[in-house]
Amino acid sequence: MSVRDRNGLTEEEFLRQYDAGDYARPSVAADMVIFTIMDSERDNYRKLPEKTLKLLLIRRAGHPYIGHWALPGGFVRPHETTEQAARRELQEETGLDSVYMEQLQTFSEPGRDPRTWVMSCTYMALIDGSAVEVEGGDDADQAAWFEISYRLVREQKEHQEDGFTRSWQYELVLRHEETELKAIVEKRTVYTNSAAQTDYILIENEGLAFDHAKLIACGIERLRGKLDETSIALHLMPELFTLTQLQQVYEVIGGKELLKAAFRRKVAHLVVETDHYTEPAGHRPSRLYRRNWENLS
Amino acid sequence: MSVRDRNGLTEEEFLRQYDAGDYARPSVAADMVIFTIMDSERDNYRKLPEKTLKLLLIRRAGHPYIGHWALPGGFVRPHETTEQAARRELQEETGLDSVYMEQLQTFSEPGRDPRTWVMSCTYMALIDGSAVEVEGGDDADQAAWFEISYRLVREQKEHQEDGFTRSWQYELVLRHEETELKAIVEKRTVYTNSAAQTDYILIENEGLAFDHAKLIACGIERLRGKLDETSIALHLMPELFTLTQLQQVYEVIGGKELLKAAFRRKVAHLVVETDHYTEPAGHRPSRLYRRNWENLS
DNA sequence: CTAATAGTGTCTTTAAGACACTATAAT
DNA sequence: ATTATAGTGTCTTAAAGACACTATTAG
Repeated sequence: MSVRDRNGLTEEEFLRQYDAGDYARPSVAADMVIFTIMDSERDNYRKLPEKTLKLLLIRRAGHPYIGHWALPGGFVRPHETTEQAARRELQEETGLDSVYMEQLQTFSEPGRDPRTWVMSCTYMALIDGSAVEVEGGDDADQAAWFEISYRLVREQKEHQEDGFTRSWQYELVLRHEETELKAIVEKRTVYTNSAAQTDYILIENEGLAFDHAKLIACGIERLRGKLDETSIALHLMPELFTLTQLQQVYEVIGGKELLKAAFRRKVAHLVVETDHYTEPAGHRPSRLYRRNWENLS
Repeated sequence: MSVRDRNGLTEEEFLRQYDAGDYARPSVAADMVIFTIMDSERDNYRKLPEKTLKLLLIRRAGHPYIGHWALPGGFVRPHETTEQAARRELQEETGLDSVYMEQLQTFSEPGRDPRTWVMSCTYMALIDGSAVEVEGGDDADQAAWFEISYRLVREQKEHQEDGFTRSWQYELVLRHEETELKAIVEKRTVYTNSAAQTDYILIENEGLAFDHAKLIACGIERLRGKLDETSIALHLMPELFTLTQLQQVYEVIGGKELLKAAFRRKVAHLVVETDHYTEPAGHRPSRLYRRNWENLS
């Protein structure tokens, strides 16, 4: 193309003389909200283990937020996408490569990192519980799977002259052995005229680094939001699973109990039955299923 | 906090000596996919005008992609969020301030901008057709509303040894007066084991700058995806509207005709009736409604 | 009257909720 | 028999689809 601009330059000439300039640029990090499902210990040999939703966190060994727990993540390097940076981080932290991953949101609040201007392009990853390796090996940054509790603790509506504000406060509690991290995250939507704008605000924060409680809340809400409409939960399942296990996963994410018969009708098209069964254990063995790739969304 | 790191520094000391360093950093732009609904010309005085979905584009006056059409956008400045940058851009381009806006995705393909390393944090904005001002005033960058056509033209499934790939090719056509822009965007999901990864790929591109066809496709899909599950379409409506107009908006976004009775049942809780009616025009006048803020999502 | 849009009534179809029932295993 | 889980049958309820019908205006 040889179109010339108002300075008489062709595109090629323009690019050759182009100076990236002295404009300040942010660092961009790719942070990962990594979920998995694990079994709780069972007290009774014939009872099924309960499922819990877990999140991978890394204990920070250096400033800032030394000793606090943070999402795995790292800076995006030149010549790679945020996606690649996220996958690199995932690989380093979990040893896993082929997992389900999707972009959540980019967080850009100027003061969110005390060091410098850092934006976080956040990804959610889902890994199947059976594939999860143990706690992170290198002593520098200790990794651990935290049990998640996330529940609505306050709902509010405030009237302004030109509209109103709705807010929902959620309590996020993360537990691992003796450690308990706690945060209150508010999701606030301001309605004015035809406009609406939703923000996450950090109300309280104990033990989590940066604004990571917000990113985690964002991940949980995305996971919950997609639970019923898509087949996203299937990515948390191992190769072979029972329908009861799948139902437990839906229940622990959605936060409510489901009816067995209705659940089975609903997921029927997402799974294919196999001829395998669970080992008998004091009750009728259960048929094992696998994902039905044809119908995943 | 006076915890010291392995170099014996407190957080305060660490931050004082912290050097942002020589790591390369990307520029981050906030680009806007701005939709509105407009009426087409009506040929018959008693027929209702049809609705069309439109997108705001700016004609580039300088390199690169001189003469091509691009999404409104600009670089994010220090001490502002990407959101604020997007709103600033929206205000400059449309004069509007309070509109519905939500973050779409961040695009970070290294070569997407030939000048330098630029990521695009993309936002979608919805503005009500009656609020839309004319074509952009300043001669430097000409702005125009393009009529959108977006349709599936090919669906494919490819089998690999360790899984398979599903792809959907969409044809995006944007029209404004004599100008017609055309692109083929492929949405590709690769399934391997329990993993799935979705990407947008630009197959063909005529007249659109950068990778903006991908960002536009992303916006259209978000809008379509939220159409049925949320009340997002209400943000495209003026203060007062008829249920037929609302139905037309749903139809033009969703790309399929709806049944009147069922539609009215479905949106009943999203609107409140008023005592106003449309001006009679050769047929029964229609009751006007407004948004029901109580039930918006 | 016709053409056009507005608005409602109701029967059918489909999906979800509720809940009872049968089946299988180990002790 | 008891405990515990697996799996199905079926009635009820709610929502969506289909389509016909009535209502209102201008010419």
